[in-house]
Amino acid sequence: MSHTVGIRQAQKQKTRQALMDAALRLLEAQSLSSVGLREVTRAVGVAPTAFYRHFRDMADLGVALVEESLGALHATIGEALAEADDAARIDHSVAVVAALVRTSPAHVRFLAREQHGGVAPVREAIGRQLRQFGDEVAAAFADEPEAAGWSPEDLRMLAGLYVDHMVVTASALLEAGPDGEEEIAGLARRRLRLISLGRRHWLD
Amino acid sequence: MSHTVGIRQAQKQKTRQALMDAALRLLEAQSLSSVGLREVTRAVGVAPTAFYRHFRDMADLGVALVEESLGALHATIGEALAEADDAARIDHSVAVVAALVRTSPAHVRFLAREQHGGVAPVREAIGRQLRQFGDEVAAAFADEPEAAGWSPEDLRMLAGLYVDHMVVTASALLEAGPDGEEEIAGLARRRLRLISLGRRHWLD
DNA sequence: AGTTTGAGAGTACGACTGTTCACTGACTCT
DNA sequence: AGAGTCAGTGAACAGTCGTACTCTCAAACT
Repeated sequence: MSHTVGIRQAQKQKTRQALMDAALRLLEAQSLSSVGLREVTRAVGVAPTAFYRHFRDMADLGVALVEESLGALHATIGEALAEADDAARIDHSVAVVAALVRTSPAHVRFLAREQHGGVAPVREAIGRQLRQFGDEVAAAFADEPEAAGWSPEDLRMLAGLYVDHMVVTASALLEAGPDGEEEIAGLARRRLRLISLGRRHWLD
Repeated sequence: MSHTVGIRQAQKQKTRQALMDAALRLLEAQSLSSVGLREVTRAVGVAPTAFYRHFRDMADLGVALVEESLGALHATIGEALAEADDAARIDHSVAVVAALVRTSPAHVRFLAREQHGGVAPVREAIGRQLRQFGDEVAAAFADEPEAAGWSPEDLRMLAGLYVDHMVVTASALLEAGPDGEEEIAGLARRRLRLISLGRRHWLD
């Protein structure tokens, strides 16, 4: 039954991706709620009505963009968190974020912009993903010897602090551009080190 | 020469404020780049062309909203930072932010939404204000005995961490609504305490 | 081979947008 | 008292927008 991918389905996937790519490019200068369906199809070179074959509306496309942007990141973050000592984990985490901003700045800009943007379903999709990141970080922390004596709530508090800080760092890297990357990354590492210091003395 | 306020100018100020208020209300459900000039004037009950007597375009109105939202906050924050011991300062700061969110949630929502929004002048206006808050916090820290041995860069790093955390807290309070206020506030206090702990051991 | 399916094209619709221009008429200054 | 200013009006402009239709024709099925 393993029928070939299907020329038909492959073509459909291709234009669907083209719509998402075009939207992402338009979203560098505007926010989702002001990008029109027609604008996107025009950029792709497709009739406006073709849009409906792939997405219900622009909000639907936005949610798909969220999955594309953050879906693949869980594994990468997991790697960074598996790092043995604290210093290495900080360096690795910041490097992951910096690499993400470097290789796909448009995705990061989209996320920063729509995290509190005007389109509720997209906002919720991003919030869900970030909360999941928080849970993963908390789980990673819980497996460490330093976590002994910590309440689950405090672990979640710490994990949230890490995640929020990473989001702030990502958008700061974006604003600074490639030239300012090392400065922002250095700042982020110092902040994480300070937080890590606070963690070590939490139970005093 | 102290001529009366001027019925004329007073009336103008009044409709200008009405435009800003109407825009703010519309901005609870959309983002600035998708709110139209006509939409705002319609909400006020004024001809579309009257808008131009007060603002060049919606971006201009947005910048005015930023000043209105954050301009008056500097004094209030200064008070909180003048608090003697660390615990009191944390409590006071969080209380200030919580009060801001409680009394003018629409302003806070606007700021959170447009901080990374699609309208450049507004984004820059917010960034400028937040950077100024960072400078003020850093200056307050520098006056304390605990700041001995700290480099100016590290002080600014710490101040930025405080400010960024406050912004995150404000938008979390907004999302949670009045019922979740105490939970979020408690979380924010614990995070600030952890950061404060890191600060104390920074020079080890 | 013949039938069905479905991605995309094309047209048309009413509603809405920002901006222009000439205008009115109440307030302000001399 | 008379002239000037200027906040707000109202009509008209050329666009854009989302969506509802019908239609085509190549791929996928039987």
